[in-house]
Amino acid sequence: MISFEEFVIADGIPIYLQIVNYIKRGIASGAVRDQEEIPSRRVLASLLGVNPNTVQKAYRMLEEEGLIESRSGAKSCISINKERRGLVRDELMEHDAKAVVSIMKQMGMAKEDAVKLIEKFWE
Amino acid sequence: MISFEEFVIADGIPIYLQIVNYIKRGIASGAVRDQEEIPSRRVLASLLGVNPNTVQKAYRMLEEEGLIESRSGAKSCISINKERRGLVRDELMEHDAKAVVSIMKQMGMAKEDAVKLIEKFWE
Amino acid sequence: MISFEEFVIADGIPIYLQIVNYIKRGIASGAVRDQEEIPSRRVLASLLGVNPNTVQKAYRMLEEEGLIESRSGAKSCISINKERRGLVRDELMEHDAKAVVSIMKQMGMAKEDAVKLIEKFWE
Amino acid sequence: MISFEEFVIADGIPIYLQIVNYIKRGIASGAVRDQEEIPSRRVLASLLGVNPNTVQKAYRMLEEEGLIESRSGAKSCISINKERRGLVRDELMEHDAKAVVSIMKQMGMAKEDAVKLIEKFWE
DNA sequence: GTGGTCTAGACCACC
DNA sequence: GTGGTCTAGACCACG
Repeated sequence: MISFEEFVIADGIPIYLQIVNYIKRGIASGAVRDQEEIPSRRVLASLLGVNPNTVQKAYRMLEEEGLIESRSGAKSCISINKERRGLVRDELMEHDAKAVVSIMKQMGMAKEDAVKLIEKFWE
Repeated sequence: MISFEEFVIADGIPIYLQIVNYIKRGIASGAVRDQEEIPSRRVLASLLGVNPNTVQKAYRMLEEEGLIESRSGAKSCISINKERRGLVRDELMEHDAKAVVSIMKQMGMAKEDAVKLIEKFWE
Repeated sequence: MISFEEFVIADGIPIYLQIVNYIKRGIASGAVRDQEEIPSRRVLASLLGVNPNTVQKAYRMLEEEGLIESRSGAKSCISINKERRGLVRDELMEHDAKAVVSIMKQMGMAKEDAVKLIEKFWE
Repeated sequence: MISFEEFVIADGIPIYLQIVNYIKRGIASGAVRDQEEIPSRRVLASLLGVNPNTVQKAYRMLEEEGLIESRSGAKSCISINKERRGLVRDELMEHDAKAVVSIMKQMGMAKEDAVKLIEKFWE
C-alpha cells in the first residue's frame, strides 16, 4: 500500500502536480504494485490537509495518462506494467535530475560540492 | 553583471518566483556582487520572453525583501552585504537540498545512486 | 395510481428534484388523489432506472413539505387536502408559466409565435 | 450589444447553463450580431451576482461550440453566421418547446389551457 | 483591464 | 462509503 507519511507539500508548485509526481515516483520506485488500491479522494485529502478536489485533479491526470483506473462507486487502483514502470521512471529521473543540476549550477556549485551537499542532507 | 543565459522557464511554478529564485541563487553563489546593476524590467522581459509586468512583480518582491533597490528613473541594483548573502545562501541550500533528497528517496534511490545520477546529468 | 409513463429524465436538473416536481405536478393537476399510494422507493427507482437513494431523497423532500406520509413498514401515500392542492397548483403554474414566457421572449417571439410553437409541439 | 437586464437566475439548473442558453437565445433571436462584443467574465459576473468562473464556464462552452471567440487579453466576441444562427434557433426551440409541453401535460392541461396560460402570463 | 488556473466547499448520483 | 459536478475566491500572465 502506498504511504503518504513522508509526503510534505511544498510552496509554489501546484499541489495536484506534487501529488501526481509523488505517486509516479512510488510507481517508478517499485514501491507501488499493479492493481494496488490508492486512497480515496477524501481519505488522501484529509491526510494531506487539502481539498478533495485537489486530489481528484491529480487522480484525473494520472487516469488520463493511464496510470490509474477509477470507476464510480468503486475504489481506484494503480494500473501499471513493467515496461510502463520503466518509462515513468526514466521520465521522472531525467526531469528531476535536470532540475537539481540546474539549481545547483545556479548556486555556482561544482560537481563535487553538489555531491557533498547531497551526502550531507541525506540523513 | 548577472547573466540570464542559463535561465530556462519551467512549468508549474509561477514565472515571477522563478526569476526571484534565480536572482537569489546568483546572490547566494557570489556571482552577483553588491551594487551590481540588474537588467531593466523591459530588457529582462525581452530576454526571457515574458511580460514586463511579470519581471516587475519579481523585482518588487526582491525589493520588499531588501535585496534590490530601485530609484525612479535609475537602474535597479543589487543591495546586499556579506551576512545577508550568507543567510540567503544557507536558506536556499537547505531548501533545495532537502527537496532533492526527498525526491530521490521517493524514487527509492540509495545515496550512491543519487550521487551517480547527479554526476551523470551534470554535463 | 400515479403513472410515471410519461416521465423522462432531463439533463442539468438534479434527478431527485425532477421527481419531486413530477409528483407535485401530478398532485396539482388532480391526477393524484389524497391517500393514494405511490410506488415504493425500489419500484420507482427500477421504473426510472435510477438509484433507490435518489428516489428516497425525493420522497424525503416531499415528506418534509407534508405532501406525503410514510409509515415504517407500510407504503408511502399522498397526503393532501383541497386547499393544499390549489396552493401547489398555483405555485407551480406561476413558476412554470413565467419561465416559459421568459424563454420565449428571450427568443424574440411574439405572443402569437409562442402559441403556434406550443400547438406545433403539443403532439 | 447584448443586454442581461432581463436575465434572472433560476434554481435547480446550473447557472452556467442558464447563461449559455440565454446567450444562445440572444443569438437565435437575432438580437446579437456577428462580431459583437460580449461582457468580460468579471463584468457579467458582477452583473449577475455570480462568480467569474461560472461565467467563464459558460463562455468556454460557447467557445467549444464555436459560438464565441476569445483571446487572452482581448475582448471576447460573438462568432455567428446566418446558417449557424438558424441551427441554434431550431435546436433551442425544439428543446424549449418540448420542455414546456411536457410540463404542461404533467399538469394535466389541455392544449387550450396551455395557450390560455401563456397568454395570461405574457404581460 | 483581459482570459486562464488552482484551491476550496457543497452537492449529486451511485454502491 | 465512492467518484463527479457546480460555484466560489484568489492568483498568475498578459495587453
